[in-house]
Amino acid sequence: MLINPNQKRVVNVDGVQLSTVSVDCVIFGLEGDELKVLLIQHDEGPVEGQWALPGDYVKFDFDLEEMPSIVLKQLTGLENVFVELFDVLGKVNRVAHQRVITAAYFALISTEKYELKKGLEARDIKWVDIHNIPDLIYDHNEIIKKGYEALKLKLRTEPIGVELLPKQFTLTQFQKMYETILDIKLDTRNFRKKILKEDILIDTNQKELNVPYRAPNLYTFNAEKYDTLKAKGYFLNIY
Amino acid sequence: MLINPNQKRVVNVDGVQLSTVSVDCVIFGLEGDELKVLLIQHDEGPVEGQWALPGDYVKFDFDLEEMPSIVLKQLTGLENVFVELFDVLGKVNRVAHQRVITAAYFALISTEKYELKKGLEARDIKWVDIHNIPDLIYDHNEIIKKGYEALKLKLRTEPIGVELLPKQFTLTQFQKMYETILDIKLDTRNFRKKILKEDILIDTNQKELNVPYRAPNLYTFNAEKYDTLKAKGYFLNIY
DNA sequence: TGAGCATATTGTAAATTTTACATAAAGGTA
DNA sequence: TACCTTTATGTAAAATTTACAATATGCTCA
Repeated sequence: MLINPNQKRVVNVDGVQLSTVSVDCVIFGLEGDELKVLLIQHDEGPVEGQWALPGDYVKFDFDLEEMPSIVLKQLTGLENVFVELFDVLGKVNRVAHQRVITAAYFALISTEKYELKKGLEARDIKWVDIHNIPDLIYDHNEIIKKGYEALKLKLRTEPIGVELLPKQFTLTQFQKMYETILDIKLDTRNFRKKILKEDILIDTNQKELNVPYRAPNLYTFNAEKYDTLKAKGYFLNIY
Repeated sequence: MLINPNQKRVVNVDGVQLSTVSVDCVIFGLEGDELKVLLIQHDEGPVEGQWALPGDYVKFDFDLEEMPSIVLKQLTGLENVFVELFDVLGKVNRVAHQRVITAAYFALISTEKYELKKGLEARDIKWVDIHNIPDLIYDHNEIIKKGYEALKLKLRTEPIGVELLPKQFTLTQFQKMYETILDIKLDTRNFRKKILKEDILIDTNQKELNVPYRAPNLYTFNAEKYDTLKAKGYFLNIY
């Protein structure tokens, strides 16, 4: 390994200048009727004690594209999580003392069981309401803001919100998920009419158990049906 | 400058591994009723004679975000061109003999006057129909495909197609732009009804000159009006 | 066991939007 | 002035969206 005190001046064999590349993950989850983001607290180094987005540097032998999944696995133990790129940030001085280009991904994790693990380099880890994010290191507040905008935009063109729900969910949960993320109120009758006509939900004919009132029906997402619709150029617009 | 024969093993002062980072630009233009992409032919090196997307390596002292505009300026002399990130590709072996992570942007340039300059490292430069792209280096065919999909998707949610037209354009040009990009036929009466009701075009009350038939009206895009609409969460859907 | 409570579920009429479809107007050319 | 090419425009039917509130269900508790 070559250690270079001045990373900014390193070039490769072709004279091409090199950069540090990282990934940052805006991990969304639903808790009750709040949309939350997962944050970690750095344990050492120049940003010790400060809160930040989970992320990692891109290693030689890993595809950039697999890095977000690795980060997710480390933090939650979850695999096959929905992850999508939404931005790349590469201003020269976005990170102090180092030039770091970062790929920003958002991830949606469902309200099912997982165990938060802070990892070796973090002192703490927690969920924070999207509307109440503390001051984070570097441009991470800006990244979250863009990630939230990307999520809202995407939610209006694709029903990716199901990724935030358990495998089986009620129509009430489904509606509240849209209301929470988009910060709007929807008419229940019209919402259900529209969603059921879209035919992307499957009625499991099962009812939620152990509720102290009328037991709601459970649905699952019809991914195959949705994929064929999508292939024909389809949008689910909910306002 | 430090020259490293094995770029893959270079790390910075923190022990973080470094990567070569580039930008690639899918530059779209309209020619008649064809959607075209700008390609360059490499002049030397291991890919001599092969066709590729225009691009560049990210230099130490340049923001990643300004690189596409620099590439555009060099090739066409144009400034203030519409540019948008649509992907980042970072598979370990996507480029032979080197690990290169690339940010993929698409750009829309209008059918007004510009002069193509191939630049120092290119042997040739040309416009190629989107439906007839030759074999390109690395994963550039895949990048173009994704860029085209990103353009079509974006065109259905924002009227960015005006970036491909001259400042003043006719409704016929406007309609044909949608038809060309989306590869569909639209009903003229319904299309005009919808567009004019959206109120995002301004009638200049001028007519196109020197046409050997009924002179069409010229319109401009109402960017301010559109921005206020957009701020309220607005989509222009054309099918 | 039945009254009360909390949430789930459902319909309809009016307004709006979308769709399908064809002819007349304008302006230059021969 | 007749002709050619393209521009410009209306209407009725169908489909979708919107606004709006009462009933059904299943549990709890007296």
